[in-house]
Amino acid sequence: MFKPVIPVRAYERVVEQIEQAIVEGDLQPGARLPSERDLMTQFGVSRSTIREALRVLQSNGLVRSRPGDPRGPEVLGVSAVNLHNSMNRLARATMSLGELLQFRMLLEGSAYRLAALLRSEEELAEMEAALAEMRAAVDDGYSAFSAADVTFHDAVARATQNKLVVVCSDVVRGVVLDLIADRLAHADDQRALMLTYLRHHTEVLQAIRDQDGVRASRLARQALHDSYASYLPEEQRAMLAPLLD
Amino acid sequence: MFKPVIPVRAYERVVEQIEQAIVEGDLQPGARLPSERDLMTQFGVSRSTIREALRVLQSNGLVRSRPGDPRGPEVLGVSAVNLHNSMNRLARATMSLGELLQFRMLLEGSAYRLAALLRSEEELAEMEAALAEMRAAVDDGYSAFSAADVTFHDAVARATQNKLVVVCSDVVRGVVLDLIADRLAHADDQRALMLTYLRHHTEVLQAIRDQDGVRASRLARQALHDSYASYLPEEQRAMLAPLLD
DNA sequence: TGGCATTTGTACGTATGTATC
DNA sequence: AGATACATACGTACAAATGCC
Repeated sequence: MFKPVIPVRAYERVVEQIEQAIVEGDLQPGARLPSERDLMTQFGVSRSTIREALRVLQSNGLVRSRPGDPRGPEVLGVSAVNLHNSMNRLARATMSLGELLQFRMLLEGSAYRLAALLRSEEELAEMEAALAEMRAAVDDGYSAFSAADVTFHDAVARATQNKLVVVCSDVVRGVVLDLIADRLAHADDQRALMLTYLRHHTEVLQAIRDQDGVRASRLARQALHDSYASYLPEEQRAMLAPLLD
Repeated sequence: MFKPVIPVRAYERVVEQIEQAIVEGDLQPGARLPSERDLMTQFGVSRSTIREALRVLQSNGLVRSRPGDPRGPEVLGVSAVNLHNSMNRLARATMSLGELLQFRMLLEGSAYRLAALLRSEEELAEMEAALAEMRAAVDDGYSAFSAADVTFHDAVARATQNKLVVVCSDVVRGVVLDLIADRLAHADDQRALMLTYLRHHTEVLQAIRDQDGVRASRLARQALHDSYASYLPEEQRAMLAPLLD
């Protein structure tokens, strides 16, 4: 019959109103909010309340305020930074390596399929460049190699033209690499590892070049499985098998 | 040689430290933070600074503080609510229906494959129950039908045992349904629509029953495409085709 | 049960460094 | 270069709410 009453703080209502104005498009990116002093008169609350609201909006990437700027806080618009942060946090704090790898295989499997068929020539060139960089970095050690690897995967994700694919791929790849970073650092033969990765990437890029989505997807999933399954505890390996052909 | 200096606010360093303690597990859910006054002495900053930090943490779902609680702010731990919120915001504010459908086909295509092979008998029973509910709700109107539909999809997502699959599916499905809600409400023959959905769900559930992941995946993607592609502007339909067999 | 101590929510004032015109 | 307006940060104060005895 009756619903529990949740007290709504003053700063929350300030956040609500400003956030809505930004999401609805009434406040375009680049626009300026009134100064904190103006906001306190407009909302009829104290400066602290306004500041708490602005901090929340800022942590969500919606606005940015700099000291001394007479034009007031800047509207940044809706960005992916907060999504990135919260997904990162959830992944690191609550997900097993198996769960993450499963999601990465699921995501990249389809992303590579899409990328193979939707890519432009410019995007293909970016991937080629990243692969060349990887090849060149084999002798420069693993960290340089890994940076080029990230560039490659990012180019593929961006070729899908799908914002959620880009963000999810980026986050999940980052967390997975972090979780096994120490084991990679102590690998017996880093060079052999890099050469294996290089072969995988070369094959999948050929499939993307050929616009063969099904092959690109299969290669991507298989490569992920082959590269990382050995780092998994025995009982988590079964989660990955259903995603292989 | 030198990198640009980004000013780090006092409250950000407070957020960093507390957030890290929560994500690393040093602060378990249910634990209590020191009172604001204690925090200001421990961090050596003013109370406003502490409060701004707490607001940010609270908006990220990591802590909750209630007025008058002598035990101090409560640690909630890392949950998916913030991920849910930020993904929702990004999807609604910046993504086209085509982009969302593309992601949904990508995600559910693999999710159904996983669910078919990893589901337990209990999870299968949940899906059966949800489908029965849908069947019964055909005569109760679209909103009741849709609620049962959500239950079905959620049961499938949870059967994957993958937190990111659950959250992403939930968000994307919600936004897609919202975007076409008005067009569904004015559909000429809602009953025929519901019967079509019902047939799709019956087929895909049979595939899950048979543990035929490939078939479940293909049926799920095809059903999404058949159900929603007509709501897309012409130029966005090409984005979906690469995800069909 | 009621009262007390403590905590949070909010408001206001002030000093300081900074960006813009 | 100076004036102005701004955000940052600190401190104090008081009301409302909570938990505990």
